Amino acid sequence: MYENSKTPKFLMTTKSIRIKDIAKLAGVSEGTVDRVLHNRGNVSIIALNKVNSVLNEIHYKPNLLARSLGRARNFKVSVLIPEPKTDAYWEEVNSGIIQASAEWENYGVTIDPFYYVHDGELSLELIANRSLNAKPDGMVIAPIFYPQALHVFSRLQELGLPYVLFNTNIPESKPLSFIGQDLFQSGMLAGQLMSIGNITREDILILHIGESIKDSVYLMEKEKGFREFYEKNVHHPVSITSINLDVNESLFKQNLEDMVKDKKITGIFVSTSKPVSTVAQIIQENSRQGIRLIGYDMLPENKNYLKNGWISFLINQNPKRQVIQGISHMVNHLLFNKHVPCTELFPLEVITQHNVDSYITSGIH
Amino acid sequence: MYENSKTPKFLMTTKSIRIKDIAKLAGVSEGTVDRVLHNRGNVSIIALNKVNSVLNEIHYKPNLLARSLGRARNFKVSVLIPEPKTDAYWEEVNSGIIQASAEWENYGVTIDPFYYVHDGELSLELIANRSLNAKPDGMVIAPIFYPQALHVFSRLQELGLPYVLFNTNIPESKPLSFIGQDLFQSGMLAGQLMSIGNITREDILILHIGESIKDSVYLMEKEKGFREFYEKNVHHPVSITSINLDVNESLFKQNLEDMVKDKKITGIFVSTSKPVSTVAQIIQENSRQGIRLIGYDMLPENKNYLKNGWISFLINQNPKRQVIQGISHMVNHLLFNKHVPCTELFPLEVITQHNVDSYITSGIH
DNA sequence: GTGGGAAATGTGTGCGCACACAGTTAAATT
DNA sequence: AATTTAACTGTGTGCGCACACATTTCCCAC
Repeated sequence: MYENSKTPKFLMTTKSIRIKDIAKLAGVSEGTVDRVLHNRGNVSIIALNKVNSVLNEIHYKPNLLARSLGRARNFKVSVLIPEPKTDAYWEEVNSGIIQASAEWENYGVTIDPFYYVHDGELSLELIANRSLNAKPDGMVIAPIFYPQALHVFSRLQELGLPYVLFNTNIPESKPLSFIGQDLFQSGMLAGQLMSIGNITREDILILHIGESIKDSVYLMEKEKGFREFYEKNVHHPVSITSINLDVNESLFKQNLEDMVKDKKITGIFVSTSKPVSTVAQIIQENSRQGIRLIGYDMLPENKNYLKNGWISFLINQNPKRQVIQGISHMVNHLLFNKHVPCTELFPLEVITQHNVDSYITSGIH
Repeated sequence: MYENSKTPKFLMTTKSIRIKDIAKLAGVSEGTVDRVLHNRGNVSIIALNKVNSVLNEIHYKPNLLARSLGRARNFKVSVLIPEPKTDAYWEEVNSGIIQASAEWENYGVTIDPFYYVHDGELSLELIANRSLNAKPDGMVIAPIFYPQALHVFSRLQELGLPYVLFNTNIPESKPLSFIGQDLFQSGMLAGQLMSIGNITREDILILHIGESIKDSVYLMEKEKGFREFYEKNVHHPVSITSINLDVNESLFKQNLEDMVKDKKITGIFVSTSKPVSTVAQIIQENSRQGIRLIGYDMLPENKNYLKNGWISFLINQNPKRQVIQGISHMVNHLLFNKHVPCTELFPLEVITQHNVDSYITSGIH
């Protein structure tokens, strides 16, 4: 059936059906098989039926290495994130971008990062426009400010450009894929961790701390989850008070300290990452060991207070892994036409004093 | 300097230096560059110096896709694990093997699983010999029974065959790499989780449950960590009692029930995965809500008791990810001569009622 | 100086796929 | 009927690397 001079290599791995084999079985050329596989047109009904009937009998799985090597075309992906210089959280995301870049390099994919801030020349909208000038084939975005993000999505929709969101989901958007955490559930988890071993009255603060906090609607989901946990699961008396704090206000630290000093407070849940260490510092300065502090992410400063016991738990959002996965979904869509999940929710990782080092030193995070 | 007819493709991605470019810069043929890169010999000192001086100036990074496609040789990796049919933990590992198989297929790597039990014809030694008949280029092993494993390592050492260990480290072994958890630290973590919110006397059992438990020396590390935590961090009175239980003994369940019924017991730490649900069942049947139960791994039955609150925490050893990573290290060593870490310790993942689903549904675990 | 063998070097082919272009055939237009 | 055009098919080349084999050069023995 085949040439006798040598056992063809594909017979050594019985699974590896090639385009050449399909062409022979269908009685057409390799070019025709390629045209069918990629819907390139210019294929007669007769040839199309021949090839399809072979494809229906045989599990053909393209060699993705060869496909990438043979492809004439390169792809560009733009990644839009908040400015990493001022926030260790986004710095972590940036290192994920660099890692993904190296990973996809040999596949002919270029990944370009763009950084935005809340307002002005470096706002999300202007940065998005600038990134479009580079003619990307797709975009990966962490949209943390709600109203600005909407304009960007409209534009991308008009252009028919695929985009992936991570970190923050915007319900009105139509991304190829969203990668993040179930925020409501992370609030439930925080509630559970707060309540462990507590059998008498609790007085708890939920602090939403940041800049332009009113645009950050996703924080309310965490609070809802937290309150839901207590409502459903806890029978002793509980008082939960939520407060918005703007880091740019002159009295920010003073207000924070007044709250920490309140002798009634048994727990504080901070819904973001960066300010957790500020809260922990004030707790430490005021020797408030009785306060159980829960926040998000293993930023360097958070980690230190965790190891010293001033922070009880951090819920890891794994931002680095999120952007790596987001880029991976976009690339798999562009290069291989792979189906990617509409939504991918990450594990809610509980970080505490005696497991934090295992996360820091681990190679898979 | 180069042909004028078309911009050569490599100039479009300025980082992609090829063997062809090195050959031109060094004034030798591509075959000679290949011989230098791979230390094949038959290269004169003059040519060697020419190539090396170019390599010292230029960051050459081989295209690993092209390398795999061009390589005539295929590799085989054998994976040795305990029989998965009787333990959901190893069943999870097996699904990791299948996933890794698909992942490395296009790179010309075949991955063969072999299953062993404690004694007899399917013992680790006999299975290891059988796997050697298939002439693997490397092995990935989960060695859970200490004495048998030593014989296998000696044999592999004689043969000069590289091997990777996962799940259990054996100090006398010389693996290419070990992937697992810091067992002592996982015991510390269990201790921390057990103590949260407890301010009065605790009476805690540490249960080592399994078959041939005396060969499973690694369980003692977990106990040591647990005890260390309590000694260093807890000031109220604590009694910790450790007990070995053999699942094959006729009085196993009766003994277990007697312990659970003891009204003093406030917590139970189970050092393995499978029996945690048995303990939880007995706790439930005896309505012992006051007992905080901590064990390992999100096996299906453990997960159910966790969601119902009868298990408080599970520490995830992530066995599936371990074997995937172990295979990845072996393959990277064999195919690309990459340096792989001597030891890779995984994060100590805390699984509890309100984050277990996020792990189950997540795509990255 | 000549011949033979070993070392060294260069060249061609293959891996599986993508895709441009040459060649063929049928249909449409003049 | 002759010519042109569009649809269709097959073939050749390239991607970057591995590596077998052909060719050249060098060295040593006679």
